[in-house]
Amino acid sequence: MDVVSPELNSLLPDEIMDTEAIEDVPQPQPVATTVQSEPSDDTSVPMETDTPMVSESLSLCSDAASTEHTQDLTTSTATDSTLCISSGSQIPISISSSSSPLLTLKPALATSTATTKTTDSVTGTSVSTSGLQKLTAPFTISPANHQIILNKVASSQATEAAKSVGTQPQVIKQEGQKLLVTAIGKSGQPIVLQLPHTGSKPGVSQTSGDTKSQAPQFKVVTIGGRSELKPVVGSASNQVTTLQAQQLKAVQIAKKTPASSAAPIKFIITKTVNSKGLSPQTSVPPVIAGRVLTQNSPVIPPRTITLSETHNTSIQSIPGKKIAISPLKTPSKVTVVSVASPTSNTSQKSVALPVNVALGQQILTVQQSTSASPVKVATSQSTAQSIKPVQSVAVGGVGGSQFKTIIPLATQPNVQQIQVPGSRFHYVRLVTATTASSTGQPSGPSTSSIQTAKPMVVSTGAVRMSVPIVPAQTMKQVAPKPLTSAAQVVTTTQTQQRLIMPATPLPQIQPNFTNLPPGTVLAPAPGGGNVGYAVVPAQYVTQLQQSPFVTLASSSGFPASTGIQTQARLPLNGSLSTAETTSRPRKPCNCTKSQCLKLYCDCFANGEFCNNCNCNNCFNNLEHETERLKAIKTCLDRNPEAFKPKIGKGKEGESDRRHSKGCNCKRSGCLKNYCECYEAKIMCSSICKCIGCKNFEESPERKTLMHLADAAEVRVQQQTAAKTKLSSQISDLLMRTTPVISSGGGRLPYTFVTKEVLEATYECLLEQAKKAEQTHQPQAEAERMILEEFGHCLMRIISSAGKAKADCASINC
DNA sequence: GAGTTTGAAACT
DNA sequence: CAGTTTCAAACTC
Repeated sequence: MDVVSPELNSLLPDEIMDTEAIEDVPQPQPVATTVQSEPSDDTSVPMETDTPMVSESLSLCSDAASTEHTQDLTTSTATDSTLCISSGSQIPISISSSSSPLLTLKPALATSTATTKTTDSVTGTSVSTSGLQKLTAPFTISPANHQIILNKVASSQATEAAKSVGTQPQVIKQEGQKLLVTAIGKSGQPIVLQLPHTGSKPGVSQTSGDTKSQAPQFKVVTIGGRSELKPVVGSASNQVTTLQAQQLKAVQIAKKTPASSAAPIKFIITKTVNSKGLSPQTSVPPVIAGRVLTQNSPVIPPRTITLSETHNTSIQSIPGKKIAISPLKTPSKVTVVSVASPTSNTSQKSVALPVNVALGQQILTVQQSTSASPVKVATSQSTAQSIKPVQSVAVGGVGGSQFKTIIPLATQPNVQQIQVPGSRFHYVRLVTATTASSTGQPSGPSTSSIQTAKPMVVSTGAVRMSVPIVPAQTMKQVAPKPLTSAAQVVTTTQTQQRLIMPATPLPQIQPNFTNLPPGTVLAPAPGGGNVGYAVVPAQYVTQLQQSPFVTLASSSGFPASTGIQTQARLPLNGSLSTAETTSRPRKPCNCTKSQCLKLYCDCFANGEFCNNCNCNNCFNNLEHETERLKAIKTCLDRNPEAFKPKIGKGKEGESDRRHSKGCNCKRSGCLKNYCECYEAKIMCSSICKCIGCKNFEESPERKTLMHLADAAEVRVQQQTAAKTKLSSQISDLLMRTTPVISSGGGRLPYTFVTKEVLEATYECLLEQAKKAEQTHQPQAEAERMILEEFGHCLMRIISSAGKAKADCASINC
C-alpha cells in the first residue's frame, strides 16, 4: 500500500533501510493517559514497525553512540496533538498530548534483521516495561546508556498551548493512537516528546532542549504513520527537531490527527546513532533512509517504518500539487521527507507534523500529514484514496548541500514544479490550500514549531508558500530566529503524509537510491501507492525552518498538465553558501534529441527540471514524470554515480577538489571549457586520461590563460562599474529638470542648464554654424567656431550660476 | 547565427 | 573494456 513503485524500490538506498535502527513496534495497547512499552514478539521482521494494529504508533529508536551530543527532537501535531520529542543533554523528555489521540510509548524491539546496535537500541530502554505509565509523570527511559526521559511538558510552551485548548497536553490518551518512542541516547540526553493537542497554535509547542547542545547522531530516523481502521478526525502536527553539533537535518512531519480517536495511529520513529562516532568525517556512510513500502496485509508485520498519521476524512480528493525544487547535486547525505497526501476535510484540523531531527550530521526535515493506512485505503478510506494528493514542500536552495532529502509524494495528477533561480529544484506538490497548512514557529533552537492549519503563506486559490530558507549547515542556529509571520515551515497539511522506512530489507534498494538526482520524484507504486518520493537536498529541507522565506506561488488551478505554475522566490543571499549564492543561474539547455532525459542534458544531469530552456521535445518535467523516472533509473543502472557530483574531494594530500572521473581531452589541452576539469576551474589530476594536458599547476599556458581571464574579468567589472556610475549620473542629471538653488550652495552649474538655457545654447551654436557657412569657412574652421561658441555658452552658464549662488547667499535664501 | 570542434555520454 | 556513435556545449567565423 504504501507507495513506492517496485521500480523505485530498487532505487532505494540501504541507508534508508538502516535496519539496524529499526525496531519492532509491539502492538499498541491503547491505554488512556498511559505510556506503555511492550517488546514486540515479532523480531523476525526487521523493519516491521507496523503490526496490524488498529492504532498507529510512533516509535523513536535512537542508537546514539555519542554521549556528548544532544538531541532535540520536537514533534508537534498541529491540531489534535502535539508531539515534541527532544533529547538534549539535561533536557527532560516530555510527552504531552492534549488531544485525544492516544500515545503509547513502547520501546521497540530490535528487529532480527537489524544488526542492531541494539545494545544502544531502545529495547533496553523501557519506557514502561512495567506497564502503563501516565505520560503526565516524567518519564525516563534507559538512563544508562541511552536515556530517554519523558516528562510532562507542563512548563513547556506546548503544554501551555495545550492547556489553552482546554485539554491537558501532558496526558496521552489512548484513543487508538500509539506513540512508540524508542530512543537510545546517552544518559543525560533527555528526549522530549510532546503531543500537540488539536487546535494547537503554531509555534506553541517548543522543546526546551538546548539546540546547540551536542546531539547524538541519528543514523536513521524514520517516521511513518498510517491510519488504520478508522479515519481519525482532527489533525496533529508533530515536529521533531534534533540538532547536532555540526550538521543538522530536520525532519518535519506534519500529520493530521484522525478525527476519530478510535482510529489507531502509529508513529514509528527510529533514531540510531552512528556507532562509529559523531564526527562527520566518519567513514560511516550517512544514513538516513526512508522508504515507503507497500503493505498489503496489515497483519503482516510491516516492513515499513512510518512516522505518520493517517487521516481519513474527506472523501473529496484534493489534487496534489507538485512543485519541483531544484536540488543540489548529489548530496552525500539523505534526508527523507515524506509527505502524506492531504485529506480533504476542511473541517478537520490540518495536521502538520514537522519533525526536525538533527542527527549528527544529518538534519531531517519531514513534514508529514496523516496518512491512511493501506488497509484503510482499501476499506474505509475508499474515499480517502481520492484524497491522495501529496504535498512536498520544495524549497529552493543552493547547490552544494551534502544532504539529500527524499520526499515521498503522492502521485496526484496535479503536479507543479518550481524552478528556483540558480537552479536547484525540488518537487513540491501542493495540496489545496484548504487542507494544507502548517507553520512552524521558531521558538528556540530546540523548539519545535507547532503547525497550525495555516502554514506559511498558502492560499487556497493560489497556493503560495513561504518557506524559510536555511542552509543545512546553519541549522544549528536556525531555530532561534523568531519568525514574525505565521509561516515558517512550509507544510501542507495533507491527509496522508508518510515518512516510511523500508520494511523490506533494503540492501538492494540502497545503492541506487542514494544516487538519485535531487528533485527526483519517485512514483508511487502502481498498485495504489499514494506516496512517491522526491529527492531533494536536505539543505532545502532545513531551509524550511529558517526565517528567510521562500515563497512559492502557484496558480489556483494546479492543473497537472500545466507546466511550471509555481514561482519560487528565494533569497539568494545570506544563508546560502558563497559558492552557491554566487553561482550564476543555470544555463538553459538546448537539447533537441535527447528529450532532456539523458546526461547530455545539463539540466537532467544536475537533477533539475528544465525551465526556461530552449530544448525541444523536453521530457524533463513533471508532465513526463514517468519517463523521467525511467530515464533516471536507466542512468543509474548504467552508472550508479551518474548523479553524484563530478567534482569532489581528492585523495588525501591532493587538492581538495578534483574530478571524480578525470577528463579524456585530446585536443583542447584541457585549457578550454570542453574540459570538465578546466570548466570546473580545477587542475587535472592523475586520474585524468587527457592527452597534451596543460591544465596543471606549473603550466605556463594555464597561468597565462588564467591571467588573461582574470584581467578580462577585471575589465568587465570596471566597465560595469563605469556604466553604472555613468548611468547614475545621467539619471541624476535628467532628474534636474529645473534649476535648483539650494541653501547649501553646493549645486553645480549644470543645475542651471534648464530647457531654456539649452535652447538658447542651441540657438547660439546654430547661429555660429550659419555664420561659418555664410563665410564659406572650411569644415574644420566651422567646427572650431561652433566649439568656441559652445565654450562661451558654458562660461556664461557657469557665470550665471555663480552669480545666482552669490545672490542667493546674500539674501540668505 | 551558422557552422565547426570537442569530449562526455551512450551505444555496440 | 574498447571502439564507435550520438549528443549538446563550446568555440570560431
